[in-house]
Amino acid sequence: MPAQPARGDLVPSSVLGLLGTRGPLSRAQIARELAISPATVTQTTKALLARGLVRELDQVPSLGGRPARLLGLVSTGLGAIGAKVTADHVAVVHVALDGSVDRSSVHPFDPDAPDALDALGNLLRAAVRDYEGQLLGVGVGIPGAVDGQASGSVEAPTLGWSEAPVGRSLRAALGVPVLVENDVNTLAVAERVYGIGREHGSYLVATIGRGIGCGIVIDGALYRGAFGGAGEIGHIPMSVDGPECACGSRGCLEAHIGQAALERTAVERRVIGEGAGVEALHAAADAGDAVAAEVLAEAGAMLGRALAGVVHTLDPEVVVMLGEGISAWRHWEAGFAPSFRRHLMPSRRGTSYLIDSWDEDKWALGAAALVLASPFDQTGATGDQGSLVRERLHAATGQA
Amino acid sequence: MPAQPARGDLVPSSVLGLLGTRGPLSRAQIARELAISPATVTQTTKALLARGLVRELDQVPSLGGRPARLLGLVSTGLGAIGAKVTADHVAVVHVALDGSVDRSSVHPFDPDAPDALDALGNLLRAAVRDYEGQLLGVGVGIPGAVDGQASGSVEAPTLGWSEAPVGRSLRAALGVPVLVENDVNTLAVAERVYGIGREHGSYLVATIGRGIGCGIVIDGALYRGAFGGAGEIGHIPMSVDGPECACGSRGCLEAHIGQAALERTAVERRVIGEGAGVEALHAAADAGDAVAAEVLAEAGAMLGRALAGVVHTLDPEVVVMLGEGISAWRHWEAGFAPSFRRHLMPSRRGTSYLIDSWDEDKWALGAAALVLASPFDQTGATGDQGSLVRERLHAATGQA
DNA sequence: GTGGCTTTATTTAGTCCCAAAGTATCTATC
DNA sequence: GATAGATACTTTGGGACTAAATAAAGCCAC
Repeated sequence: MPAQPARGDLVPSSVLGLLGTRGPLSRAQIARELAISPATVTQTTKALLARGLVRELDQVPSLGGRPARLLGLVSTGLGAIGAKVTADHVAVVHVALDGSVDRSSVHPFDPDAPDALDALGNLLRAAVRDYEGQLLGVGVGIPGAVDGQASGSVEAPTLGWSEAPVGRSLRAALGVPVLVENDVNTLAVAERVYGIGREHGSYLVATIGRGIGCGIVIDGALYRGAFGGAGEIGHIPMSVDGPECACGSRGCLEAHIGQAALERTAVERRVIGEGAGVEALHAAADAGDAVAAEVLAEAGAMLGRALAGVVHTLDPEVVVMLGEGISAWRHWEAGFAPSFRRHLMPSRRGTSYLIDSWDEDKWALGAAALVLASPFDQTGATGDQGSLVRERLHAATGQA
Repeated sequence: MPAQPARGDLVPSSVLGLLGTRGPLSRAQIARELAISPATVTQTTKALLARGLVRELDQVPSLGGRPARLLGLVSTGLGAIGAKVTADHVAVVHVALDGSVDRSSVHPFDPDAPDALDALGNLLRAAVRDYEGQLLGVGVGIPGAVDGQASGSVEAPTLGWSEAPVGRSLRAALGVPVLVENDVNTLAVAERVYGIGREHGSYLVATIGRGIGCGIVIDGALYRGAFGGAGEIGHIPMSVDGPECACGSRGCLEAHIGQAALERTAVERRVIGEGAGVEALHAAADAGDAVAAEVLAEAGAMLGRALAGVVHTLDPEVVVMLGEGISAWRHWEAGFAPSFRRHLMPSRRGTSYLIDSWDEDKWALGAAALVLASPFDQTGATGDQGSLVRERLHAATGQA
């Protein structure tokens, strides 16, 4: 009769998950990393060794004491599938435990179609079939609010979805655990497992792209808000009578510096032609167009002002910048850096921000990280689907 | 060898704390309230009954089953002392477990004096002496950032304090557990124990007063931020080149609608005379002065805009308004209500706000609530001082 | 080299809390 | 007034995790 039966046996899963995502570690390292006692690690790893899920590797040169013995996962090939849904396509990747992408694809997608959820299911079924028995689960990133990662019901105006039962539908279609989450939050979770989260417990992940978003991680746990809608910084009001926003409000940050707003401004200032995209704006700025650079710097300045407010509210250790718009960060930064600093109280000016690398797979990779991070979920946010992932981790390891 | 030794025996303390703050409850209610199993409640209460800390009261009319037997705390007279430090005085209250204030006093105080901490200690020592053996601890609310409730080192520009060892100093002077926290956060903790926290797990407490502040409670736990500075919404930038703020930045919310800013605006618009306080402004508005009402309504509108941003960022269940400025809320609300709604995304417009009652003791009462809430602290945020409070709760109960 | 010192891992004894199953005592209904 | 159903509480038997003590195995200094 386990103490936390609903959450499954958490420690063994965390150990497996940790070894999978970080590579071989000593028992002492595991204990420190998971904040559990060395005794528990010994107990747990003993069982895992006996079951053949883990094996003892070489010793490690000692640091003035008994040398550590590294433990490594036995199996190879385990992984998860991540999918990012947008208004016109779905990006799908398969990611190994260590975070490496070993296959990625993009599929056209029409979220407005009446059978959109079925189409999404079919599309993913093909990917799932290829990894039979080696798959921990499927993570899905959605541009919208997800009521609970576990239930996976989605409110996504961008896609025209309201109370869409994404989680339930995909679970039925795929027969594997499915975790659904807001797309920006998936990036925050990915940072938790593979990025800044290894060094910091509390951080923000701000994204620049079609919209402006923010993922909030507090003490290692994703903060979702009461209704799964936390981090909607794109709709922080930045002006009293600003431009109309797609959300129905006015003067939202996103209405000022979202992709559409940037394009509109650039057209007005004759930097790019009518109908040209934000890429043209980036190109012009890169080519030395002063007005183009100015448009981006102004956007950066406003972002800095908005993020200063968020930092005052949340007091994070660090802010990570991400998103497809990050490729033009050089130009944003000219406005961002002074503005961010200037609008922070002096005592908060030490708050650092850093720019993570970006590529097109990152959204889908983040979605996969949802699954790969679920062994560490101590808060129960991943619910029964998280438990299923942990079961699969136990079952699948060691079969190779 | 307890499982959570650093936190002391948590369940017995929570039970005692719950019975103290809520009055008699049945075992089943306790189990539901603390989210622990009925079996554990039986075990725990058995021990507490045996030790004479708790006694069985009358039965309660059944609701279609075996009637519940109420359990009540044996002792009476237990309580905590709360102190609120400001730039010119210290308010001190003694609060019984059930939240009732049974003595309150105000003392002049000069935070700039070189021996300010000693003076504070002396001042509190007198209060502590009167409650020998009946005191769980002392809570102190400070207008500034506290690095850790446990350590109690304070950064408070308003008081001219930097890295002031408030916690350490008072502990030495008083010989009882001392918990130090940002003043707004103490109000949030008080709401947790005696107010909105009984119905909601995640909420914001926004304060209108000398400054503008915000306490954040997430899933029943106070969110302090990485460096204890979360909730500084008074310094959210509301304009690019706004008025200078005391914090050194410009255009902060507080520089627009803090008490000093309101007074300045009111003088400029000739509502009140030079040197008159915000009370005069309130009086004028109450008396029907349209310009005075307008000043307050404009402030309300800006507050609404700022809080809309915070709600987008945090997605709370509800927002509670508090603070000495709340007496004029009628006038603020004229601007606040439409602005708050207007600047929220449609999906967030259901977020409700409510106005709590206010009196002068509330700040100090909040500080006392720090102590009275520490039995429930599951996160370890109250540290060793919290453990000491729990020990005292065990020791002091049942002696009467 | 030999005794400290450090770090790692294991063993032991014990605490905390829980699930499941059983008991108690009431209301509702026929 | 039995029987069913609901709600409250207890008992029992573990499982998970821990602290403390112990063992193991290296480094360092003299």
